[in-house]
Amino acid sequence: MSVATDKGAAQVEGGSRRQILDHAARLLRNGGYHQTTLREIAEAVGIRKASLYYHFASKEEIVEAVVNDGVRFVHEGVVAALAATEGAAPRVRLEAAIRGHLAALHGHGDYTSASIKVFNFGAAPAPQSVRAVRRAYEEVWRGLIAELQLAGALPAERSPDVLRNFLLGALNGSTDWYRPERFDIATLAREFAALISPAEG
Amino acid sequence: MSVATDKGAAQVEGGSRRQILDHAARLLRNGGYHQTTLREIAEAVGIRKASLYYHFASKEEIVEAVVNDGVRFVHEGVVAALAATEGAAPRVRLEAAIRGHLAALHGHGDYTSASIKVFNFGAAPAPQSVRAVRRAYEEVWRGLIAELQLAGALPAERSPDVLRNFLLGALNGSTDWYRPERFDIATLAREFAALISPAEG
DNA sequence: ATTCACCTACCGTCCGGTAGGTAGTCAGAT
DNA sequence: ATCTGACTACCTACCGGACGGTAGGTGAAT
Repeated sequence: MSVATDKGAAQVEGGSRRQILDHAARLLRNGGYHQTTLREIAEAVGIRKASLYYHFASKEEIVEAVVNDGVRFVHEGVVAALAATEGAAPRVRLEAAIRGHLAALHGHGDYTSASIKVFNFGAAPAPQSVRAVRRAYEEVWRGLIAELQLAGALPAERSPDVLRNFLLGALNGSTDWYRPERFDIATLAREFAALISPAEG
Repeated sequence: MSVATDKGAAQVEGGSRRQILDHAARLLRNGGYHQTTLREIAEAVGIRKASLYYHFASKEEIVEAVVNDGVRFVHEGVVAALAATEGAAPRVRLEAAIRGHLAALHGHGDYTSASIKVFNFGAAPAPQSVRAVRRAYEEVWRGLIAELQLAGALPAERSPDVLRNFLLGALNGSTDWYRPERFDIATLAREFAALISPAEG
């Protein structure tokens, strides 16, 4: 997007705030918090670094926006998948939730991957809003797992916490190795669902 | 400072080098590549930053040593666990490998956690030696999974690559949530092993 | 006399953030 | 019809400090 190689008259189109977040997400995705600099972001957008401070108060505020958007994307994807399979067989719902998570993670791209990559913010723990948004998403899985254990579709003897962390760890880990040219998301979701042990008995 | 300057017998492999790596591992574990600085490492060891360059040629060389040691720790732990269960039932061997991985990851601490946290080195891809050491460890799991699929202890219809990545993702993800006061490693390993689907049919 | 293991002092570069200026837009008063 | 003042969305120029890395020196042990 080298719109303007000409200083002075460099006028880029509007929607800057979203544009800043888009580029920040892409850079955070494969750089993390500390490697991604405001200068990089500004250069990608096509403005000067100081201009970022017209739209955001700090680096942390930019990262926070990206990360929260990312988690919300996944959250909404999974909630929609569950709503669409209400009343269906338990294992169908499990696979749908997995597919929803993976689709948001890989299809919807940079925001979601960035939100996984940027676990901890530079210094102290993640901002309050980030923890709240994450916990809200966890709650969806907590509910689903309880439902499936009750329905006998997941081993009821297993700790729900370990089960949830195990599954989300495996799903999120896919950002490190998944390449869409080998499997599509639906296939990957089916593989994953098949690897989770059903109820014992 | 200058804690124990008592000169042991002619010790060529200095204590300092190991000491530097110990502190570097701890800092890398909860900071990653970019947040961890040479000044931090030097201060933790109790020397000046420039003195690090007597032992190592660069920051990257320090990180490389930590990461490779970490992967080797896990590698050896799993190989030992598999050797100790040679001839045992397939699912017993699976649980033993998982326990070996988790034990190295959490028991043996900083090096192994750091090697997971520091996926990508600052700029360009990880050094060749790191990739080689990682691939060597992957090979252990590739072999085990093939063995277990053949023995009917894991679903043979599933892609071995997806299976391996799924499992290692879940195992490594535990560094983000596991707290030893809730479960011990053996219990966690049993939980994990129980969550992996046995063969279908 | 040399080597070892460290030191002080400094380099250029980049970091996040701040100060203050400037064209363009537009509402409303003159 | 024009002037005014607020507002928008950027800009240039700069700050103190931290970064990885280098140059060259020092005292103790060999």
